[in-house]
Parts: sequence; structure tokens; C-alpha cells
Amino acid sequence: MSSPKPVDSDQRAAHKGQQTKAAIVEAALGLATQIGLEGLSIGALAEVARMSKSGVFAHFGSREELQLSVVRAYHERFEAEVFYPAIDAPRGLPRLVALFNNWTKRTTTEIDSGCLYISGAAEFDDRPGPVRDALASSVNTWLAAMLRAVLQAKEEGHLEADIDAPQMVFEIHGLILALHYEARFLKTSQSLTHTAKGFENILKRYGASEMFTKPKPVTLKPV
Amino acid sequence: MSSPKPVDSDQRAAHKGQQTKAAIVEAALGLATQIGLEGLSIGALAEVARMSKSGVFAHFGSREELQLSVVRAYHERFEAEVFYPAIDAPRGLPRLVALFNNWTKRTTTEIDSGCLYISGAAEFDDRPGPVRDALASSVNTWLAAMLRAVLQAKEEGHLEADIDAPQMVFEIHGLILALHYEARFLKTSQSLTHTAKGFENILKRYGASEMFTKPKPVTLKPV
DNA sequence: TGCAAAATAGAACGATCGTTCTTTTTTCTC
DNA sequence: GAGAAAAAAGAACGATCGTTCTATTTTGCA
Repeated sequence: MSSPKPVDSDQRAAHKGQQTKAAIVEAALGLATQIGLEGLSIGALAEVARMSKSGVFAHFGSREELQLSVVRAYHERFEAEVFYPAIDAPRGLPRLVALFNNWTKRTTTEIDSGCLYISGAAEFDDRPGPVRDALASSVNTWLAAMLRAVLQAKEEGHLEADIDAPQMVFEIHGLILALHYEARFLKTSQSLTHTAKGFENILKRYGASEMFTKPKPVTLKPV
Repeated sequence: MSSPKPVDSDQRAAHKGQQTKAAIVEAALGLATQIGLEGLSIGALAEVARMSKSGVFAHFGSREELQLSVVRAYHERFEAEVFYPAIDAPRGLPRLVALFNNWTKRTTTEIDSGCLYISGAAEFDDRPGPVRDALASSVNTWLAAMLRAVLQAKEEGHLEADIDAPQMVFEIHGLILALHYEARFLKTSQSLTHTAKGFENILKRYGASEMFTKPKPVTLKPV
């Protein structure tokens, strides 16, 4: 009596179409992070997904809608990997540190795969339209979350009371952008170290208490 | 007796071909900074230059050679606008500040036009070849110049003696990248202010004497 | 199991891409 | 000013692009 329900990771009670659409978006995400949203062609995507061009196309109706689907999928993945795991950390500086660490970790893995928010920004800087808006909206949502974390850390007394929160977020954002640029493009080896040290410097400058700035308090560890 | 010598800005004693080639590269530079090196097509370039496709093409022999010419032209312009004017400033912290200010100024104007080193990095992150190499080489040359300036400032005693110079360059680079990202893509209004304040913070942290960190010492100005 | 609906494939379209070849125009030199 | 050399134009190529249309296959429900 009970139907088998082929519950996929994303689509419950999904008809065939929705499943394959999810699979296509998955493949498209991989392509887009590597060669960019503009470089993403339906022909190449069809080849990867082992489908016909028109078969792929029918799920979206236009290339732009495909790009939007990719941006939405990236947004969800970013949230799931960076944002949500960090809200387990206590409100205030611990959560801010967790957010930054998750962000750094993700960016590090993206040294191979590429970051859609960075490549997308370069591609759609002055190409107005829905794709640009979706990208900017996602990034703004994330930066707003970082700002909230800074403000909360301030409220909790983990940072000095008179700090400029948007300024701090700007500087943190710069660290991540430099990490991505120097590690992925220039292949500089020390980028990750520089990022971590840069974050320590920022924390120190904004008055974070010492216990938060050192990753491992090894004071009690016996040798 | 004296030949008129139509000396152009760039090509002296130039035959016609070299002149028009310079004009084409000029136009290509404008297109590439806006829509990227990959988006730069010979057809569109020919239209802008008011020439035929094959006429444009003949000057380069391949699209890749055209892209390389654009990268070289951008490099020269960057040097002329950012690097050379700063070596007039005294060795040490003043020169470092001048380099940063020129860099920031150029990036600010590039909020409209786009920066080839940033868009190019996103496009050629994992597209090996001569274009990527030329881009990376130019950027590395520039970052090396910044590093040299930091080391000199250290030697002159304008910065603390035990600072990590590559770390400082990394953080400065992050500021510029964040400026470009937030101002050009997100259209955040406060980006330039954040960049300036971020640089002040970095200088302070690395022990720059106070007189360098404040742009205008208005102490003696009567009201 | 049968049948409508959904999903996929296949073929073709106009456009644009980088490139090659040939022809015409322009430039430079004697 | 003539004639060789250089520069630019024009036409066409195969390939790929996004998209549309029609045909075929697969799916899900009665």
C-alpha cells in the first residue's frame, strides 16, 4: 500500500522532471563555478548531463532562467555550509568567529572550484538584469548577516562599544577576496595564513578579548 | 626639408599600420575593461574602431594575441598612472602612502570602467595559457613593488622593525579588492571611506608614526 | 493495462564567433 | 608620378550559440 517514495536529497515526492532538473542544476553549478555564469552554455551543459540540448533547455525556457537557477542553488549551498552551522555558536564573538571560519573554509575549497559570488560580480558588474540582481541580493544578504554578527558581538561586550561595524565587515570581506584572488589566481602559497593572521589583527584592533583571538588556548595542555 | 613627422602619443615615426594598431588596442582596452577579456570579440571591436573584422584581425593574427596586447597596454597604463608618479615621493612610508593613494584613486575611477586585473583574474583563474600568465605576471610585478615599498619603510624606521611585510601587502590588497567589489558591483556608497579608514588602521597596526596616518595635519591652521 | 500528459530527443533557424583567402585600396619609396 | 609593399576590406568557412518546432519516448494515474 505504501508507495516507495523515491525521496531525493532535495525533491520530495518529486516527479521525474523535477529530479532531472535538480540534477541539471547540480551539473550547471559545477560548470558555472569553474568557467563562470557567462561561459555556461546549454550545449556544454547537455553534454555533461548526458542529455540533448533541447531536453535541458525545456526545463528552464531561457538561458537567463538557467543562470538564475544556478544562482539560487549556490545561495542555498552557501547558506547551508557557511551560515547555518555557525548559528550553533553562542551569540556574539564566538558566532562571528564561526561565521568567518566557515567562510574561510569554503573559500579555501573554492580555490579549486571557484566562487560564484566573486566570478559573478566580475561578469555582471555592468550587465544589469535579473541575474545581476539575484547575485547582488544574495551577497547583500550574506554581508548583512556578517554585520548582524558584529553588532551582536558589540552588544554582548565582546567588542569595543564605539566600533564602526560596517567598517569591520568591509575589512573582513577584503581578507576573503584577497584569499580567493591570491590563492586561486596567483597561486600564492601563504594566502590562508595571511587570511587567518589578518582576521586576528582585525579582532585585536576592534577590541576582542584575547581569549577569542587565539585559536587554541593551549595553556593547560601538559607536555 | 624637415619631414612633418606625425608623432602620436605612443608611436613615434610610426607607419600607418602601427598607428591604427595602437588605436585598435586603445578601443580594445576600453571594451575589455568593461565586458572582460573573454567577452572581447573581434566583430564588436571592429565596429567600435569603424573597421572591418579582417582589417582588425590582420594586426594581431589571433584573438589571443589581441588579448595579450590589451594586457600589455593595461600594464603600461597602470605603471604610468600608479607606480611612476609615486616614486617622486620620498623612500619609505611616504612612498608607500603615495602608491596606495594612487592605487585607490585608479580603482575609484575604475568603478565605472572596470579593472582588468580583477575581471581578468576571475576569467582566467583556471584557464592556463599565455593570457593568464601575462595577467599574473603583471599583477605579481605590481604586488612586488608594493612589497618593496613596505620593506623600505621598515628599513627607514617608518614602520616597526619586526613586521610581516607580505602580510601587510596582503591586507592592503584586500582593501582594494573590497573597494572594487563593493563599489562597482554592490554599489555600496561608503566603500571609499572604508578603504581609507582601513588603510589608516593597517598603518597604525604596523607602527606607522602618527604624522603619516592623518591625511591633513590641520594643527597649525588658524580659524 | 491503456491513455493522456509530461519529459526528452532531434532537426533546423538565424546569429555570431574566430579564422582564412582573395581582392581592393592606401601608403611609402624611388 | 609610377610601382612595389603594406594595409584594409569583403566574402566565405565551419563551429557554436540560444531558441523554436515537431516527433518520439517515458511517466503517472484511472
